Amino acid sequence: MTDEIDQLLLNALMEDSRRSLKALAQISGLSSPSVAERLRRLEERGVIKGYTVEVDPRHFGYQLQAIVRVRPLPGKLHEVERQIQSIPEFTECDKITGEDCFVARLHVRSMEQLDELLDRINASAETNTAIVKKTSVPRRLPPMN
Amino acid sequence: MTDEIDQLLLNALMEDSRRSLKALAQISGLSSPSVAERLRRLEERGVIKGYTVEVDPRHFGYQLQAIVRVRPLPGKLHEVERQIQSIPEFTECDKITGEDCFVARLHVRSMEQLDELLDRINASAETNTAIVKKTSVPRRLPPMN
DNA sequence: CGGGGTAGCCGAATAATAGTCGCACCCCAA
DNA sequence: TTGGGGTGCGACTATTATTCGGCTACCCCG
Repeated sequence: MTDEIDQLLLNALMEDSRRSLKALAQISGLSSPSVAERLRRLEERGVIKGYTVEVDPRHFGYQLQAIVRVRPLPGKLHEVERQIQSIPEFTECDKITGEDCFVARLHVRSMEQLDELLDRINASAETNTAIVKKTSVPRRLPPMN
Repeated sequence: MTDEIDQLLLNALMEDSRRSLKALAQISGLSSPSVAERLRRLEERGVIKGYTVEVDPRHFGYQLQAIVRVRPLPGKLHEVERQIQSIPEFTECDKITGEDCFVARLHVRSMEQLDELLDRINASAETNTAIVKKTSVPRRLPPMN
């Protein structure tokens, strides 16, 4: 289904998704039409969900990054979810099991903005916020064997 | 420094980082040499940190995704951090303020594996684990104006 | 006010890459 | 043995990337 060559390709694209088919062909030992065909199939099957760019938010003034746990007040779950979705400074959010219903990542330019955005949420949820000091593990792929 | 055209380019690449320079040129209204030059500068300045691929872990049998909060035992902070880094099923980890020192994302194939991996960490830390039920906000960029 | 430097853009030409196609090979099942 | 699906290849054509010279707008400072 997904063999070692596909894994080579995925790893190579993880490092740099703008690599040419030719470069991918050299890495994998296939010809470039074959690589094109494999990518097409990986995309078709949904193994590859998309190709994206990694942007450094600090270059846009987002000096602070926070992890926010959100526990909606009774009956406010959907409202809170929509609220989080509608605030673009929340750049990820997962709905999880346990007392907290959501964990989200928030990028802000200042403490004032952090306070302002959390206040909005706090109208319908309790929040628990931790500031990110450092990224210990940058986004990576789990093992694929 | 970073104008509207750069933002157009970044958004276009966020949607699909394998777009050709020609396509980006059409989107931005520039010529393709100009687009190439802008990308080069965005990369050089570190605004663009890289181009990556979005892979669906479920296709590799990772049925479960968990958010793990980790509180190392006294004196074990560095050991725990190294341990997390060395377990490839942890696909992200941030060091944060507060009682929990780390929040990490973990992909596993089964409850057994979840238990096994957490047991390893539990030798030197307390953990608090929540299973991801749904992704409310898929990874996106904060506003860039 | 005007030279000179710089930054950014363009078009055209060349170099490189991507896409298309017909065919070969392998594996397996009839 | 035969035939079909799946995957690969090389060679060709179409498309894209890169390079380069020159243009314009802007700014700094004499």
